[in-house]
Amino acid sequence: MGLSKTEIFTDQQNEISVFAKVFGHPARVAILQHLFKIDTCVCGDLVNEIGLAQPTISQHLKELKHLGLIKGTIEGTRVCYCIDHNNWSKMKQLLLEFLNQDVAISTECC
Amino acid sequence: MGLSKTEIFTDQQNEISVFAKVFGHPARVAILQHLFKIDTCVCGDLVNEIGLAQPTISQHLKELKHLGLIKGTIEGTRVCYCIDHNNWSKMKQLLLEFLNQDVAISTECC
DNA sequence: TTGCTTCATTGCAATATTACGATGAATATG
DNA sequence: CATATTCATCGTAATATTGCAATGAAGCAA
Repeated sequence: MGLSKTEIFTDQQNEISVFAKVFGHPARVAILQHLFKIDTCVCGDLVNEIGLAQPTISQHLKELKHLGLIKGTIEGTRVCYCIDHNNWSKMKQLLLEFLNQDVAISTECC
Repeated sequence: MGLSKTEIFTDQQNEISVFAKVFGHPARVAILQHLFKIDTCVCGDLVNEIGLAQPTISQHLKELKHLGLIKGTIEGTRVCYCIDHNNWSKMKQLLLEFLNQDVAISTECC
């Protein structure tokens, strides 16, 4: 039905999947990488940087902002976006725990 | 149009998003966590463990297998699944690089 | 005020994802 | 052989995602 049955999973599992899903599109990966690379706010030139139409970029930014990974500040007619370092760290902690599950593994079977 | 424009992004960005997307569903997160927790092959009881119908589980397993994160071995009428540690490590390296972008950041702006 | 720039929102079309019943393939058991 | 078990695949319905043209809102400049 196109609808995930989130109620049968743990909060942690749902949280991991929500963050992972936002990284599940190359445009959002590219936006975040650009924000980190510039190492400061990005004011306006994201549409030229990524090769998608302005409404599309705006929509991706909205999703990133909704999860708290970036924050936008209005500056005249422009909006400046940058990474929310605090929330990025929290998300990173959650995903690192998931990705590092394999360190506890002892046996090999297959 | 529901179709990602992968051609305008780098191979690395597309790869990151492909792996992230597979973690973008709590059922697949739960399956992987269970495989790690059991620390050996899982033969058959995944449908009982996760609360979804058998065809649905089968479909999620197929996606995980397609990306190489798990491997399945036929054992009689059962199929035993386990983590592909080698590919998991490669995937982890790719995502860690992405998640750890923030360590290089010096300035704060917003 | 008029026009320009920048970004958000709306509306829509195309495609993808999720979930499951029904069915099929393969093996084991009696 | 007949039956049961286990898992994959097919088909389908419901919902989500992606992308963009059109439009709206807000500030700036002349």
